[in-house]
Amino acid sequence: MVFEQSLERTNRRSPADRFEDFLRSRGMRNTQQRRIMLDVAFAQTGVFDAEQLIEQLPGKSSPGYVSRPTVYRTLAEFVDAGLLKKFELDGRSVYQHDAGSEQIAHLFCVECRSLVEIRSAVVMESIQKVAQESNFQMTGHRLLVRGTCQDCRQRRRRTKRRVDLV
Amino acid sequence: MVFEQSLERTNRRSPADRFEDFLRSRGMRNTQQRRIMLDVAFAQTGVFDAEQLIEQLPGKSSPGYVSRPTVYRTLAEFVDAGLLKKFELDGRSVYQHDAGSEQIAHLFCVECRSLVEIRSAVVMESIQKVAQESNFQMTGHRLLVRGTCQDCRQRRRRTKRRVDLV
DNA sequence: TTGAATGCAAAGGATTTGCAGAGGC
DNA sequence: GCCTCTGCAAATCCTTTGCATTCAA
Repeated sequence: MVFEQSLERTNRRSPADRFEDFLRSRGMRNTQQRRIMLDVAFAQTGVFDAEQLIEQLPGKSSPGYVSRPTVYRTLAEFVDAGLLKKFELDGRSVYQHDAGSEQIAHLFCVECRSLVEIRSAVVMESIQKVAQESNFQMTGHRLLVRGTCQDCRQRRRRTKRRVDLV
Repeated sequence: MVFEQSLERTNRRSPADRFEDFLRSRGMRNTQQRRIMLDVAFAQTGVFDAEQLIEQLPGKSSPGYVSRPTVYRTLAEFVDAGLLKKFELDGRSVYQHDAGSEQIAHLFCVECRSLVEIRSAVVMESIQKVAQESNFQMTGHRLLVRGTCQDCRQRRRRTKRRVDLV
């Protein structure tokens, strides 16, 4: 329930509005690059990294080009502004829209490398309980479940069958 | 219970014995560097990274010197052999002794950067349940709880008091 | 106008690779 | 002696930084 509360709290206003507030409050400027980055970052549906964003941004000699350092700098700003949350996967930094919670839980399929967010009150609560038992003041957590997703298991089954027939 | 089972299964024989088997089974050689690495890696108590190991290994001009590439190569072999498990923390790779379980859960203190392993049947079970509900075939998981440990909270309290008196 | 933001080039840190020589078996 | 392993150097990958220029306010 703590989770849903914070979800509502932060999602009332659009990312663009929230980012403008953030910029103003810090005396930072609303540049073309930041606006372009915001559009592309919030067109993402799931988890993404800097490289994926760059691929979707205008090329080096196109009008809306954003350089690599600026991409990284701006992603950090989005995180500071509470628009994105950042975490590590496979040794690189990945991002996803911040729904207002420090809780991050994913199912990671080792075959198709898909990453699906999960939200389970039971898991959250059990984690909070363990932290409490260790006298640990928890500010957030990150859970990554590795395995094989349903699609890949089914695909594998199909493939096997096909192979068996040959 | 799955957890305790696998713990017993793999801990019967010493790391050295298990690694020798691993090497033999692959036609690999039991070199001085591998033996030295094994000693140092298994003298570690908690989580460690390549750099920490290198600091504890003989220096560049000493007898038992192991080069950086060999350290990384050998760590990967330990992981393959099931002696160590590897995961990411703070953007770099860290290792710990593999107790035979794919389950990894830690409390990470953001102040003193300590990492304490936790083992909670309740958490494990709730995670397994969520995976099942998503039709996800789980092979392992990694849970990182961020926050402040008891020591750091107490230290902070003490520090504050002191400051207040001044 | 003026200081913040950008792009460039280059640095940085962690890890990996190609290759010639060293060393298990 | 053969073939694996090692150390060296250099490359790679991702990310950050210094600095001159550009541009938002």
